[in-house]
Amino acid sequence: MERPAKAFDLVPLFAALADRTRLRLLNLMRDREVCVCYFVEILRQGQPKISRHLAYLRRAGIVSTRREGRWMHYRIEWPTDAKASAILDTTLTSLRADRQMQADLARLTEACCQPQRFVTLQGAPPPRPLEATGSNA
Amino acid sequence: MERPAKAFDLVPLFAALADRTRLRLLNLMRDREVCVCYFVEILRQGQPKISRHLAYLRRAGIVSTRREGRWMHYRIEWPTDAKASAILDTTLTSLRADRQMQADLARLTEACCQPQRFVTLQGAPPPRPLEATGSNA
DNA sequence: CGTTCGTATTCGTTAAAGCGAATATATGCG
DNA sequence: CGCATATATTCGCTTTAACGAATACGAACG
Repeated sequence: MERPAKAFDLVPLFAALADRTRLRLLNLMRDREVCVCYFVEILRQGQPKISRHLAYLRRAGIVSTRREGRWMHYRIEWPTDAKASAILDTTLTSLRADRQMQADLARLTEACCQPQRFVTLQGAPPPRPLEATGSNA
Repeated sequence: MERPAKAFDLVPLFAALADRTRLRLLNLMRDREVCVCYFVEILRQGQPKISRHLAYLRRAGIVSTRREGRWMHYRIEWPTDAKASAILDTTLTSLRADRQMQADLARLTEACCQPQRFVTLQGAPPPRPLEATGSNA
């Protein structure tokens, strides 16, 4: 059996996943890059709270960011470790069966198609689908 | 796509896994039922601490217990949810690459073969291999 | 530069986690 | 039953997480 010299530390990943709000955020990012204002609108939670949870995900290294003027986009950063990546993938797959997660995604889809129906999304850059390359979900 | 009515809550599982000591405990239980005194001896940590972490694993529902007189044995209880089970399985597989986890297992193997070399294991019931049925690791 | 907008961080608070030390509880034995 | 052994839980403390409210910071614009 192969025994690499360095093992990937799964604890920070698990700590990041051990919160429902953060799972909801990841669910929304499964195949899109999403702007913070969309997270706030879709999850219907305060901006500071969303930002804080995104910060935890950043700390765990499983999301990355792209600034576009005033807007900050987030997308999943798949761990380079295969096992960690598999765990994250399985997690997102599991979330498909969750009612609230489904509702969140439906709401996100609606917001993408008709942002005019959401006051806070006027003028905001809509979520951008991730390119097939490197996408796990 | 199938949409079951009830989703499995992964958060408690992740919370349980988000601690290194608990990962070390699960690593020792991957294919055996292990007595608390063996955990204490192998991990070389205080008994109250080991008990407390085992209590967290019990609370998460991923270990079950069997009392044998003064001795209490613990073994992994694989989640009935396939995704949760896969995550736990992947986790244990990942731990195989960890040096400390390897050392722990080696020490456990030694303790099983020569308990007389460990003061606290005299008279204690050795770990019992799990039967092939239902074993994931 | 002042103002506005979007977002990150701080503040004050509460709850939970984690620790070592101490103690309570359960089991066995003479 | 008293004592010994194994284990679970409590205690007191510190640290971390999570929250709502408030504030700081970054980008854009005239």
